[in-house]
Amino acid sequence: MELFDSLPDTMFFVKDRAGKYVMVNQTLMHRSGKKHKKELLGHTASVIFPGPIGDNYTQQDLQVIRDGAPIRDRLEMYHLPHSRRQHPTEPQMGWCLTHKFPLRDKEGQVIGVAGISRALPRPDERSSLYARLAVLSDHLQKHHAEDLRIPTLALFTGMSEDQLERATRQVFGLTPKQMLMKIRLETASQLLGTTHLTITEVAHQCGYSDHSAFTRLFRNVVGLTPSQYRATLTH
DNA sequence: GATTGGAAATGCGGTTATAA
DNA sequence: TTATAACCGCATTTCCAATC
Repeated sequence: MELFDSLPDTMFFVKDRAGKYVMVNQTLMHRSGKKHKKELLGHTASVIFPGPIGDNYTQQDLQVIRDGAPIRDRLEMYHLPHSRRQHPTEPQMGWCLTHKFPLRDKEGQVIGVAGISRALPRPDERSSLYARLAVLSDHLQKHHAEDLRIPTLALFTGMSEDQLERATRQVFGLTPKQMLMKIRLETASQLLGTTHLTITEVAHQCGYSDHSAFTRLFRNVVGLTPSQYRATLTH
């Protein structure tokens, strides 16, 4: 556990069949706003993170336990209320990649779930690919509202689709599609917090022609519906 | 106006095999 | 080791309807 405690950007946990914490690392303890690990043990994420976000975490845990199938590389946005920030300069929102794996006994029965949630790494600026992909990132920022396709983006960078995917994973830790989704949802969260646009209008400005699809995606990634998210910013 | 859900289509990602 | 191609399963998107 000392090993996991030494990872400042990675939350680690083990939960039992009921989705209750049995092991956590320091980073998770801090992110939950608790001072001692034992304050988390024996509780589900719904209890530790009250509200829809915690419910979403618990639903994920129970899904892994029920289906026995891991969750890999799930891009998620997290939102830190003022009370949970360790330092006033700590950003209010951030991104992480979450992995959850079922734990099994000798008979193969699922007895719990283990997971890590890693803060998205800073782009690798030392990579020789960084300059080309920085242009792509800029392009995505400017044109995220358009109907962008991976083959088009590959042509834009002068790479094959496979080269592009390997390159974005190497430099940004994300697939091209995840990069686009991240930029779109960052724009959406900004619009929800700074404008009075309707959800439909926000969806359109972020490149989603169907507001219902936008709402579902937003809830999957952020853990809140757009209107719930807007409410957290105004309270 | 916002959210949820279903059905169908399709684009994308993961995996594997092969070649350079 | 890296690049490419092919295949398959799944997630995403679109369209539509219902409900609040």
